[in-house]
Amino acid sequence: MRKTTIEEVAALARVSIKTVSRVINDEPNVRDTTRLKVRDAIDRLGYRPDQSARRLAGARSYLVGLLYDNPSASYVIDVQSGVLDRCRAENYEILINPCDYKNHALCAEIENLVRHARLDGLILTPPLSDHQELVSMLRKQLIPFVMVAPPNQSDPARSVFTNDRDVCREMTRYLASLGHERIGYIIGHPDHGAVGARYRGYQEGLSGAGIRFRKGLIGQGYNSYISGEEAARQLLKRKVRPTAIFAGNDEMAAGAMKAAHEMGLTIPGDLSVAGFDDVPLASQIWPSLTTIRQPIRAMSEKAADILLNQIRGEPVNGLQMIPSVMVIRDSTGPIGG
Amino acid sequence: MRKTTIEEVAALARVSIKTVSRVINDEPNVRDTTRLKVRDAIDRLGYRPDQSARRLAGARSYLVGLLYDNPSASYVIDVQSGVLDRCRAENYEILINPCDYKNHALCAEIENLVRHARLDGLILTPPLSDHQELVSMLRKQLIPFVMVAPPNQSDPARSVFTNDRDVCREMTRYLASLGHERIGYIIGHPDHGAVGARYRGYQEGLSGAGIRFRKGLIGQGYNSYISGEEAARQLLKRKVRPTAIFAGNDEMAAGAMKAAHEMGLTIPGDLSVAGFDDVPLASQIWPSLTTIRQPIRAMSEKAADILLNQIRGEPVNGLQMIPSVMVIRDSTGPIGG
DNA sequence: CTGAAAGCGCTAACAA
DNA sequence: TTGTTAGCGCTTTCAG
Repeated sequence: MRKTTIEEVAALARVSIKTVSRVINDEPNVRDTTRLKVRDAIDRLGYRPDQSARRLAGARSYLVGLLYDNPSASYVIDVQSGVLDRCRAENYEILINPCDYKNHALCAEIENLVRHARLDGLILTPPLSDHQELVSMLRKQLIPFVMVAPPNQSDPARSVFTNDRDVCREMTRYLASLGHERIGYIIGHPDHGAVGARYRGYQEGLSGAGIRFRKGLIGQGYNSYISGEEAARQLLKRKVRPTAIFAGNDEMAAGAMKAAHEMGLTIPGDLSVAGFDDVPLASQIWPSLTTIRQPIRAMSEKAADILLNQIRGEPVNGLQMIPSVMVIRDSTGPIGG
Repeated sequence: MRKTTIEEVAALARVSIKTVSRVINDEPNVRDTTRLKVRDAIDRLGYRPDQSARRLAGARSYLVGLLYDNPSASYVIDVQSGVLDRCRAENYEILINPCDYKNHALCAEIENLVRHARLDGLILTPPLSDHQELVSMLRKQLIPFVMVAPPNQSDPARSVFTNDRDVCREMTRYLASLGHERIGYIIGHPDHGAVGARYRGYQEGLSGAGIRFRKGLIGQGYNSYISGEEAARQLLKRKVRPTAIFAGNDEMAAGAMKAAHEMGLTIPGDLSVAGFDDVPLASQIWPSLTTIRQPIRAMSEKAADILLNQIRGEPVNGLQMIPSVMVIRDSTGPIGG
């Protein structure tokens, strides 16, 4: 059973192939009745245009690149499935492209990739959304792109955000409402843009609750389990140790829990712990982790939508913000257990 | 800067485009000196053939489909990056295709996908490697494919295995060597082919250690955290409870740890727990999980190699087995703590 | 509003 | 061993 071609559709609809092409591409200048006739023929034949042929002939490639360099598998999978969904629905394919954001030749490689694979656009996920050199190269080259969770709101038309700061403020106030006054915080990897916003949210949450910010309750992590463990161990060794620790992501929170366990502290009796992201780990650890659910899937779907609009030259929606929400589980509780 | 085409290469090398084509495709009947001349021109121009054009013109599409329906993000990412690596190296692209293995129309969809996207071949990961209907369809349609970790060795030329059974036997004997005699086992999802082999390995390990198999120490799980928790709770409620639990994967092992914690049992003091896979969770949980590291990445690279060979009609290597290895961590210890 | 003709960059079949 | 020619299935001119 051979694939049906545009010619067969044209023959069935009794029009030229060019008219079929117009219908496929939603071009103007086709009478409605003709359009319907062609659509009907397309349906009856189960016709779908050959991607390679349109790529070869046309200016567009119907190909979008997805760039990532994120150690969290669940993050990547969530982004990927969101983007896949939206792109497939619009007959675009995606080219998965793992990167090394520290690679000095990254920009050149991406430029090359775009030219060579004739990509119509690019989706950047953290920490690539934070890669200034890359971003300005894309801007200069007029390559369409969208950033998931970029570090600032300087380019809202090409960004999808979540409310990192607000929700971190909320989490901090929640911990305060449980009676905690010494609430530690573990900062994530400085190369990740959301890190700053989350940290600021924590600080605002403290002051909102009338708690004085103490430098000594802040640890520097790098988004990894081990970095969270080490940072937490430092914090917990202090004479007056924190009674709660809020970590910038779930892996670090899990590391903090390990440190607490090893120091003989019970959770949440002696120490409350909260994270950010709600990765699967958060609910598979014991006690289960209070955290913040980041709507990665929805954010990446929105990112794909924005990109496709941009590619088609359609008006791009304004600032896109999809809120994260708190998920209270068992790792947090009132002070003193 | 336009892309260089085969014509420019031909001009520079002073041969016809057909000769360039021959060199690109490693076809025979090109004199060595000519081949070198062409290669040189290709290098100097930085030429790379346009995929769309070769797809359109040729019989092959240089496109391979990756099929998965696995809830474990880290599994999927590992497979994907292995396959990507090998395929990119050979100038093949991959088409990521999440599936629903319970979908009754799956076979038709895949058949359609292969025809429509003109896929050269398919890589099946569990539980799709276990999908008999799908597998026989592919065989009938003569569609090249490879299975990662299929349920049996009936088609070794199209399979990549690991030593599930052997290593589970080893793990069981290890637990026995710590003094455990009541070693429980939580079986994974029956739709996953490796499940049987792992269970058999456990049984053999018992008998190898001179321990009688007891039906009462076996729980049925479904690969999920929650199913492991529930199965473990049943086992631990027995009058004579197991002193060790070996679960068919890490998620279930984590669930078992939760059940133990909630029943006030310490790990490994009161209960040793072991898993399988060595997903990130295994080292991010407390106490860290003794488990078996499955070489997913290597297996999928091998799978890609086999598939590409098959597509090119090159001889396909025999049975491919890449061993999993035990990773002893803190969740197992001598009986009685 | 519609169509005819000319490619896109490559491979396949055949000729030389 | 090499080259010539004709497409692959579509989009892009440009004419009607």
